[in-house]
Amino acid sequence: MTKHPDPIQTMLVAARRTQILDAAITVFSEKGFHRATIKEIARVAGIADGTIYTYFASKDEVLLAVLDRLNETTERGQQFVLGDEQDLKAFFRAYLQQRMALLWPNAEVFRAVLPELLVNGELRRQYYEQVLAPTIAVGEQFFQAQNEQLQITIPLTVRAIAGTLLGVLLLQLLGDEVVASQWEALPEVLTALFFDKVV
Amino acid sequence: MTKHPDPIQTMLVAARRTQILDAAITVFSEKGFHRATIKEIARVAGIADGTIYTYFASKDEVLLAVLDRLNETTERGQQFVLGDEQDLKAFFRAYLQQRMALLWPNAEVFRAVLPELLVNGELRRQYYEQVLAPTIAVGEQFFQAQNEQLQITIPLTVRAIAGTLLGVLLLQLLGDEVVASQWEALPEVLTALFFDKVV
Amino acid sequence: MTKHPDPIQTMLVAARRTQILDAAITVFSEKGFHRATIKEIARVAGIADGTIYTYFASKDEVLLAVLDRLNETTERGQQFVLGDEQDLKAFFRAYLQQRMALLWPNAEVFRAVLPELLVNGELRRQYYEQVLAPTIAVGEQFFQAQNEQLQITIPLTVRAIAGTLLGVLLLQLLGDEVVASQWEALPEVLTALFFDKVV
Amino acid sequence: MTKHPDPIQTMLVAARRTQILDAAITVFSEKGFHRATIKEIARVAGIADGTIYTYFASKDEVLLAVLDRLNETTERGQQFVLGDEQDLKAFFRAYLQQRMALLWPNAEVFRAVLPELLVNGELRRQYYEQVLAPTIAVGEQFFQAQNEQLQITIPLTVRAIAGTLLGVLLLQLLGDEVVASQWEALPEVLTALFFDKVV
DNA sequence: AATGAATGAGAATTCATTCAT
DNA sequence: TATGAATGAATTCTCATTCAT
Repeated sequence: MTKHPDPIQTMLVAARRTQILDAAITVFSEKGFHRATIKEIARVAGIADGTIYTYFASKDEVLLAVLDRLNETTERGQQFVLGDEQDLKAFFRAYLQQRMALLWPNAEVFRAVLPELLVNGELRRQYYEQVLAPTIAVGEQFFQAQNEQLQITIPLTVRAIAGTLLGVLLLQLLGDEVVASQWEALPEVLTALFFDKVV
Repeated sequence: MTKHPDPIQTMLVAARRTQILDAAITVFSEKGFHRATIKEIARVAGIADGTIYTYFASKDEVLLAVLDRLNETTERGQQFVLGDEQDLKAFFRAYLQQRMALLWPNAEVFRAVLPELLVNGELRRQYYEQVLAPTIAVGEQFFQAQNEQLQITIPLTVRAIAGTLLGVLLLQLLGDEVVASQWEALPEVLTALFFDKVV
Repeated sequence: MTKHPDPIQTMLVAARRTQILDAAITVFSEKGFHRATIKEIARVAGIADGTIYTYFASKDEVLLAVLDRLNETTERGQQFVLGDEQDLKAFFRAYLQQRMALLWPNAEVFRAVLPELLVNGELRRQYYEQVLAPTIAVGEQFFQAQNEQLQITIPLTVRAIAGTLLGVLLLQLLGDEVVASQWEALPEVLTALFFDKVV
Repeated sequence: MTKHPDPIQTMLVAARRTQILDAAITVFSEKGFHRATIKEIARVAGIADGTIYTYFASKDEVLLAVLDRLNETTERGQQFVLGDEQDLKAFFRAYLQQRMALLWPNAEVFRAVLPELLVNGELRRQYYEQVLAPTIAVGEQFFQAQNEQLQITIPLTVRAIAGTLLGVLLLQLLGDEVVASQWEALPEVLTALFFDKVV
């Protein structure tokens, strides 16, 4: 009858949820949301089918929780602090490095949710508002501070850059091995691409 | 008993296939491949469920045919010919304009197949080899002709640019309205981003 | 508007029915009644699906017509006439020879209808009355004429002999190669089995 | 998490399988394999459709399990031991009695599988090898021991006798009421038929 | 009469979810 | 809480039958 939040209980619940979400991400990214079955997620998590329903109301809720994890990671990444980089180029490179380092370990989570994201309006709205919009806003503020003139193109420019990050991740997910093998060189290349002349 | 290809017959078959594929793209983009049912595709196409199986062996084959349509469109786009643009920048802008004009009407087709692409290895391989790899190869040749020095970064640079195209398309699919409303301005913005200094 | 039976017309119809039934027997015995499709029967017959329905009201009717053919063949066989065999044993051998020679070419027809016969009451009744009962009746009359004493066992004895014929056919259909390869020796062996002492 | 075979669990599983197989045999014999639906088997078994798939991978597997049951019964019958019958005729009568007593309760199982047996190569091979071939082999050994001279006809003679058993069963399945009502008299009649002179 | 595309009822199978133990 | 057997709605696919040409 105790309604007081028992700290040990809370931790156990969190641990179980993590265990289930890890399994879900694995299975979702291998098979996609629909081909993934509760049975297999349970198997990978080492628990019984029914147990998942003690922690999540439905399969959809599991997906939402995976998305939440992606959001949380991104939010943590949002707290980007400028080091003592001297110039804009150096700053940009550092920013890219951090963002892409964040993207890499989340690639499979991304693969797990993207399909549903593209197709499920509610999920898409949630992802856009919680992950993309803030990222883009940060970028817009940044450019606005730097550049007072070309304000009209700033929104598109920021989206182009954000798009590039999404795009190279997508290329990797689609099987491009150059991107996969040289992921760490990308910040440098992108910085050069954006800040130096192409030719 | 005639086995000779009857031209009228061939056209009727092509028309029916088109009718079914149009419906499939609509439903796939709205609901995703798995939530889309043959019943609904048939309803949208205005035919009976079973009729789809006269033209496609399975639901998977319908998806493959949708992907093929994407491929064909891309191939047509591959036959890009330089006008009399004076400099590289102008050429690049023209190239982007053409590519993005191609991407726009295919956005929904892309939304329809991308989810499965991420998750279905065979489909992914086919898409990568037939669509992405040629596009990237064209870009690499182009840069190689222009620039003999920075060869090591060329592959990544080309992928960054290709990724940017994919990325902005993805942003639009994820609900970004700035990209959607200013799609036509993107070639100019991207050209500026890549060829002029950012700031 | 002519209702007069046109003899040429009648022959054409009969020829088409034969063509279809031949195809049906082939496909039924290969795949069984249910796995056989009208499409395949039509293909084997070299006509279009729909055409079958000009000659038969339904797939069931095709099966009934196959059964009819079996019946007709049997009836023809019923008109067994005693040659000038001297003794009972010789007569019996001759009878078996004739019956089994009849059974052999009909084995596939038998394979085609037996499954449905076992399971479809109406079909079974029809087959029993038109084929089995007369055959058994002939046997009973024969034995009655020979043997006045053991009347009680005659019905069972006749059925045992009829059963033996059915049974060896079934063995062959079930893949027994000895029966298949020595089919023609069976009348002799059976006569010996029934008329001589086993050991 | 225990993978040790839990005896209670094992029994429950066996009971459910039996329950499903009993229902399957009933429905198969009534309607034949193809007209029988999983829905109806489930209804007869008093469970939900889906439950069948917890115990059998497919409808085909259900049929195979029915066949297995037939095999097991037959194998048990194979362990025929001679009592103290004095002569061959008495032995043969006892053998027939035992075989036919075995056949009778399995008649419906036989009706359930025979149609598919005739038409499904793999099933047929399995049945022939596991049921018929051993039975025939036993018979051949038996005759060989008795009779050294007429070896050439032994294989056919044994098949004729085996065929007689199959054949009278088939007659019964095809609706013959004399065989059905006097089943128990058959061993005596057959023994007389084979060991005494017909007339 | 012949054709074969179109139809849609019906079947096997899957799997999220429930619930008795 | 954990379990996993049971459930049955939903889905893909098949195919006998129809009918416009």
